Amino acid sequence: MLTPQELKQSPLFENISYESYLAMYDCFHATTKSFRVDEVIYDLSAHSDAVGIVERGEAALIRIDEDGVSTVLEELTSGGVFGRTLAFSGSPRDSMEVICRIPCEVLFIDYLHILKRCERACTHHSMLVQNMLRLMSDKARALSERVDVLSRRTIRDKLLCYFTQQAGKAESNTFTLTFSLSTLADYIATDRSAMMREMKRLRESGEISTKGREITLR
Amino acid sequence: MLTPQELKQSPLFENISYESYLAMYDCFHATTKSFRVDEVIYDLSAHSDAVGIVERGEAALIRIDEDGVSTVLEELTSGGVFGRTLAFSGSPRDSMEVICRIPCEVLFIDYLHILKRCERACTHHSMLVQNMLRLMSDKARALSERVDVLSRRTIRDKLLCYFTQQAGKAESNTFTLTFSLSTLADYIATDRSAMMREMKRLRESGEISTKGREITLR
DNA sequence: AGAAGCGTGTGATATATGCAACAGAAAGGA
DNA sequence: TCCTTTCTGTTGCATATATCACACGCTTCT
Repeated sequence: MLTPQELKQSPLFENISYESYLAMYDCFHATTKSFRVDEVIYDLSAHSDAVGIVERGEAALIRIDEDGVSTVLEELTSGGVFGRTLAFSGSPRDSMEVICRIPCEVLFIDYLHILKRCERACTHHSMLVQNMLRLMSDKARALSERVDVLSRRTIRDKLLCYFTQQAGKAESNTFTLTFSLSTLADYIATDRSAMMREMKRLRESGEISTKGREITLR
Repeated sequence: MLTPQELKQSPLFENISYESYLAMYDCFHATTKSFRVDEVIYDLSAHSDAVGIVERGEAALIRIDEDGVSTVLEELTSGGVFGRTLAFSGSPRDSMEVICRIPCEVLFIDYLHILKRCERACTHHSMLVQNMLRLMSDKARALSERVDVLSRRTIRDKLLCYFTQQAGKAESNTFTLTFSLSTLADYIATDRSAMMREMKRLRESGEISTKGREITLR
């Protein structure tokens, strides 16, 4: 449960009064939970139709296949949305989990209730749907970004694509990675050492320069 | 402009009366256009903030990089949503376009108008936002699916992942590809001949059997 | 201080993948 | 019908990538 102050920071309940929030909290069977680093926030293989929204902190959607290879499928920051009904597992043999990266506050709601027409038509329901739409649009954009990177055919192109995206966000040719290089290799779905070699080549050919996790595009 | 009959088929205007539809058509600066096969429906590099929704037919979002390599970023069927604000280009050098695959009817609207609070608060605006949310959820799920496939490390795993997804949708171990093998290679972002070789190996090891575009998982 | 764990960096080698080229099958147009 | 185009299937070869192995710095814990 959020305090009136915290409510103002909430991506989902933006522009909604505290009274309405309390009413809707019931209406949507909402619950809020806190998580510590490395805790499992959500297990996609469990039979839950709830949808989670990251209110504070950071999390990541991870897939672990039968060989134990883990892959980052999504990075979730404030406003990040996840849930079984929003994902899709290729193979039922691999497990998918949302893991806490930075201590989290997560809101769980009954998403189907939002998608269905609300009989009671609570005044602020539509505002919430609108907020949810914004979050889903952001999610779709983030996923498009990811597809853009992953659909490049070589490690070199993947890296350049990712770096260009980050430079665009930072509005500068210099930016700092938010995660480790090992995780980056995971993100672009390649072998870490192969990626390191490719980064060395990019450095040697003068296309980038690096200082730890700080990268400059030329 | 849709006829009352067509309106009932519309993914975006579901559950909205014809009168409201006419009013909202104005309100959102909507336009409808028809396209023939291979026509360019939308150029992502153009400075338009309009968002398109496929009402009928099929289209595909294509990226063409500086070397002329084209990649399918998204398959768009009825209810498919696209737009510059929903995509993200890694490199400003490559062009992105939505191309007509099967003769299309496409609705263009002012998306920002939907995301912003509506001052006039037309009665049916909220219904439309809700429909839009459903479309965006579907888009997010389709993109997640794609990321799931693309994040696999080998062609073999990509194929198996994709086939498993399709088998899941068909609710059968046997299913038929909706597009050509060449396009499939494009979809999983690998070389066509390398993919063919891998399919041969999968056949030889008995993991799949194929008859043209009909595939059976074992 | 030492040990353990993680992230970073590099290299040797086997393998997977991309590329170019070709040819028959199938589909569509004149 | 023939002709053209696209899709399918296959191969040899160059290259990119994965795998394994090791070394170093850094942090954390005892």
